[in-house]
Amino acid sequence: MPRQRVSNEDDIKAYRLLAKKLGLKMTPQRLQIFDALMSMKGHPSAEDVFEAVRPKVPSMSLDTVYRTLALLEHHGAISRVQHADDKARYDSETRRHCHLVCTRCRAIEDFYWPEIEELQAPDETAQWGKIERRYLELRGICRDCLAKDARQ
Amino acid sequence: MPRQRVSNEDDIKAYRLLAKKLGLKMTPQRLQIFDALMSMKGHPSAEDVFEAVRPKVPSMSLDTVYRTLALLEHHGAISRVQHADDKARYDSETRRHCHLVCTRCRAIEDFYWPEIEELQAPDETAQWGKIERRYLELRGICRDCLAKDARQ
DNA sequence: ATACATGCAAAGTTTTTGCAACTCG
DNA sequence: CGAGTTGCAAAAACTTTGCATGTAT
Repeated sequence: MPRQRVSNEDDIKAYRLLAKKLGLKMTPQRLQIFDALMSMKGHPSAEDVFEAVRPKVPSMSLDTVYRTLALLEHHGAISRVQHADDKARYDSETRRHCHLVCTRCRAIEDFYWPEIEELQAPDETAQWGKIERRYLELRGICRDCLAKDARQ
Repeated sequence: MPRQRVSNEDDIKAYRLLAKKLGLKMTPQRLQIFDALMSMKGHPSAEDVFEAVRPKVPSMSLDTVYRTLALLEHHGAISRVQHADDKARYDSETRRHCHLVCTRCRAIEDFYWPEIEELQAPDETAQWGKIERRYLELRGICRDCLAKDARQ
């Protein structure tokens, strides 16, 4: 996954906009972290982002990645996904969506299932407190892992 | 939460049965851990279980709790829940259910929503691999935390 | 200029592991 | 008796933090 990428000009522009809107400073580190997040489709971990960005900003340190991810998450620009005992992973998709999670290789894939948002929740849940969002995961074994099994 | 409890005879019997079925040994440590899990309603962490059991088995060590929880989870007798960067929590409810999760105090409550299992998933998900189960969470702020906010 | 960001190293948290002694069946 | 379990201590894995220095606005 840590293959060399070319910065996407659109990502840079998008970060410029975001930074202005939220009052964040523009540093080469943040720029590259943001760009990496947007172009890595597979819900990268902090380490993944670090490896992807390192060639671009050799001085980059892992804790800057952690701090930047926390900052972006805090501002709602990305979200954090945690599955079982795995490390935290980050998701740059801000639209409502669900996840397909492979319990074998831990791959996470997005999909959209609007009916989930529409379905009326059981009455008892209204008494619980203030519900802010729904989160749904389908767990199983992904195509690739199934293929690996078959080969053996 | 680590209040003194009396062992529940039914839990002891239930563990005896489970142990026989799965071929697990019966030790005072496991007995008490199992009993604590069954009687603590609020999805306890390893540490919570440890604190609950310590008065009963003073020699108990935290790693035995971790090993026993892993063992029970491996045999499907309990399940592990992880939320955000919180420590792992354990759930002794084996029927299909969903969770209400308070993002403030991290409380986890069970509820039942059978329609979730019946709803047909988008076609694309069938191509992904072999889906084994659905997991749904409603996230928000629980009654208690809302009340605390109002008081301040 | 100055408030904020960075890199480094060190600490923190939760969970896992190796090992010798012990215990259940 | 013998396989499996326990307690201890140490290690591992991931993430956070303090601090001096550097940088964006």
